[in-house]
Amino acid sequence: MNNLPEILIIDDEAQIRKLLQITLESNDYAISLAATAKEGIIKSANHPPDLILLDLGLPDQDGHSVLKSLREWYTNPIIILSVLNGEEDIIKALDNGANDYLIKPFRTGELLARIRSAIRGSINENKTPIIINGDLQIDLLARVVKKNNEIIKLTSTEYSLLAFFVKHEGKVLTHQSLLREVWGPGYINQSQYLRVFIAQLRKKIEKDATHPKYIVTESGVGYRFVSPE
Amino acid sequence: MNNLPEILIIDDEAQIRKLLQITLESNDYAISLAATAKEGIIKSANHPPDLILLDLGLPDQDGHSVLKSLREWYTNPIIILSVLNGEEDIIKALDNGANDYLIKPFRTGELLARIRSAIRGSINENKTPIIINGDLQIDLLARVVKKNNEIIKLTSTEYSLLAFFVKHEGKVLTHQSLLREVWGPGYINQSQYLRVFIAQLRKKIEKDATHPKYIVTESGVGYRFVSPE
DNA sequence: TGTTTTTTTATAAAATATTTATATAATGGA
DNA sequence: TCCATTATATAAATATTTTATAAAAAAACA
Repeated sequence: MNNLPEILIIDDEAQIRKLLQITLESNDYAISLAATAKEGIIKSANHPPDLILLDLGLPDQDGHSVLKSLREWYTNPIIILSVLNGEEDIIKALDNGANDYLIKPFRTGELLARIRSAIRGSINENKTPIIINGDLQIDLLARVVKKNNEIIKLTSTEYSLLAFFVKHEGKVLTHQSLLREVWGPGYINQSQYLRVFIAQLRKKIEKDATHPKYIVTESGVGYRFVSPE
Repeated sequence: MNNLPEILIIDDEAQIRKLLQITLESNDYAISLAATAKEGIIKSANHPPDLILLDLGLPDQDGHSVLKSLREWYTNPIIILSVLNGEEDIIKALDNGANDYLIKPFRTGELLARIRSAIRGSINENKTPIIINGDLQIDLLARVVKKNNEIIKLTSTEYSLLAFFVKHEGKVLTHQSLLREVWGPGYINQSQYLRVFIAQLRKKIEKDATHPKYIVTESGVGYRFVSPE
């Protein structure tokens, strides 16, 4: 039984993979490797690592979209390694849920320090990506929501909103944080979007949308998602 | 009454301070400023911000030691801004508890994105400071108050008031300081607001509002929140 | 193209804050 | 102690803010 922190490296360049593997293993990390986006997503789903090193320039899929789909359920740190040094890419990656962004070629010592920093901050809460909540069932990995075992159809925005609620069950989420997370940092003043989508979500998931049990309004502040019992 | 994330900028260059202040304020952050290490430590202790931007090259004290002493008690993110681009400094800062390290001159958009990323992570961290006080239970992180394990519904102002009381349990809080903290500096003469809201709070949290155990009146001065035992 | 989804607009309803009125309690001096 | 004064408590009326919802317009999608 070893309990070394596990790091998944998703990078298509064999040389880089090898270099990272050797460096990280000699610094007491357990390593798994993936050469494509598809492989990376499968491996991270089968056995969620403590941290992911993700190259943005993968052959089979756009790096940003890989990041996004990982972040729908994966909560541990993700550090981007990329040759792209444009501000646009950095901002986009960070806003899509990356914890850090290093430009290739990187300095090994700095990478190690940034890994230590990222892991230090994350509490390894090995949460199962399927959440059951009364008659609601949310599979973050499969991206499927069921009510009384029937699949309910949610639009992409509705799903993001619900997923964010579910990940923070019990906490009051401010309008700002909801808007920032679901729509992006430029939308924190569009409270009306939120009202419209909360109403739509309630219509779909609540028994009685006029007396909501799941999504509770905290007037003047935001909303709270609760497990009713 | 604003709940914008607060950022403390510790930097000795007036130009940089001004630039950061303007940039951050226009991106919906509340800013406080410090020009020296000493001032920065005092300000962060008096009123802990949600994030600290720390320049390593301060005139009165070595940046790394400032970082270390902040980290003895300060748990929110710290981002280093520094002209030093040597790997040694970066590693040292990250290992001393910095969450990120940007080299000056930095790109504004990237800084903003890194700030968002750092704050996002710290909100997720469940270090749940639940305060239990007799039959009252106040979860400052989730923003939820329970009485005998039942959630009690507080309005935004009632909650701010109670949270302020709880954070200063045992101390007499003057009318002025309560009004300033909860309503804002322009309201310090509206003592009647306070009376109305104290009465409402007591109705919600006290067993017998006519003989309050939690919120005690200090006639002519203010109120005091006590732990009954 | 037609269909779905998001954004915008409008408005009713609900929740909350502020103001007013008045009762009650505390304080301090004769 | 009593009384006058000042401070506090609380209900209730009014004003303001916030929220819910439908529906139209625009945009995205396939």
